Amino acid sequence: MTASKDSVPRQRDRAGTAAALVENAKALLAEQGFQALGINAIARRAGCDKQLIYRYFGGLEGLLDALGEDIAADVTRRLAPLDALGKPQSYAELMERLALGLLQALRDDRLMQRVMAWEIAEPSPLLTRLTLARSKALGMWMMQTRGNLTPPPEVDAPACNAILVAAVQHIVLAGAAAGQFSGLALRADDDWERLRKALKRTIRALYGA
Amino acid sequence: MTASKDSVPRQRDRAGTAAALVENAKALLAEQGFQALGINAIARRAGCDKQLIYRYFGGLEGLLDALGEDIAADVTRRLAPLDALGKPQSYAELMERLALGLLQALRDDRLMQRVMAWEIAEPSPLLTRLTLARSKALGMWMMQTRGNLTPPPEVDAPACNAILVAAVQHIVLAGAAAGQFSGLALRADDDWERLRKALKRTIRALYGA
DNA sequence: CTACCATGTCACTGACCGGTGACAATGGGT
DNA sequence: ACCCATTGTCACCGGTCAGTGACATGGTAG
Repeated sequence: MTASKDSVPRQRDRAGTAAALVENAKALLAEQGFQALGINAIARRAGCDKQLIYRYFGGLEGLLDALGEDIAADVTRRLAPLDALGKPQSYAELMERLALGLLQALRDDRLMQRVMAWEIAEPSPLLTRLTLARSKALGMWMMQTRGNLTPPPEVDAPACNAILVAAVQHIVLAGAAAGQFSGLALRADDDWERLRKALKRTIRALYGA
Repeated sequence: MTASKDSVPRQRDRAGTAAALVENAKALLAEQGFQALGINAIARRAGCDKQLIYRYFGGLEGLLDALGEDIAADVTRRLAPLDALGKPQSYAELMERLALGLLQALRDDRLMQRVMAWEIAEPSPLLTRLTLARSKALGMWMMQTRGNLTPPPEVDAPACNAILVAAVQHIVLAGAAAGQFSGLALRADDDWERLRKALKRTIRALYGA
């Protein structure tokens, strides 16, 4: 019952080995969570000696830094599909896309779920940096996509958006962990559809049709 | 640099020892999180031998069961202050009380934060049971307090409420972990006040004034 | 060919973990 | 006074962890 390895045997290829270590760390995190992310486990999975982690990354911390950059790059890549729909016509539509897009992207991304769970369970400077990078990427996307759309002046949009994003994140995490949240089943697709509808309604109620 | 102990030396007092074990497990969880909740650590903190955990609870699992009941009792106790304000006059007011009350209660309750982080990071039958108990307690409070207030028929209240509760929970957890969320600082009280306002607005927008 | 350095492997340490069996102390019932 | 179950303590086991020093291997520059 050993996890499958992502990397083929390399030979005297430092860059390749280092990349394999990062790759396997990533996979291990996605599959088993941050608890399993130890020096021994990563080296074992990558099929090389843990000594190399110390040599090439200066220890687990260094490897996690590299992993962090890798993940940060994933975030912006994940946001790209949202632009395929063209420019939104209203602030409400903008937020609707963001919220629903985030919901879908997060649901599909076990790795990101693990990272977010990690951030919550065991804060650390590295993790906090990752969170920062994520919300920054979200902010950038907002700025670019928003154009000159503005929310109604009487609402505190950053705060309201934080509520929306937090709800999406928490529900996805709780759903992945327990298959339900607050009495809502979150297994079949139509459970999620109900949620999407509620999200839309909330956004419309906040920002107008 | 050892954690302070909650319990004084006991002598041949099985019930007292067992209670001290539960109590110290609780404190340990609140202070250091679920990662630190091991047989050795609990026994050390309680000032007795780990063997007693096996004898009295059949192992860590059994102790955690007892801990779970303890925590479940806390939940309903935490909900009580919400009733001090008398009956709400509208469904919106009901949900406003629930959301803001939950926000405050969670912010003040490190233990509950730890439990929720645990649930998300490392799902297990016990933890899922705890979650169930919590949402059940919330539901009971709702039923009792609601009276015959009803949400507007066109909104999916359970789904919308799930969004509200999820947002509250996630923001509290993220705030405790990183001191901010989605670009909002969550340190000083006025940061939180902004959030409360946004929550109120969202609820009013959903359920009417 | 040789010497050297980068790469990779191995064996070991010390610490901590959960778990278990044997033993010591206490106090109540007879 | 004695017995004995209950309560509590201790020492030890096997396993895993992070971390380190020594060693094998292979490519390459001289």
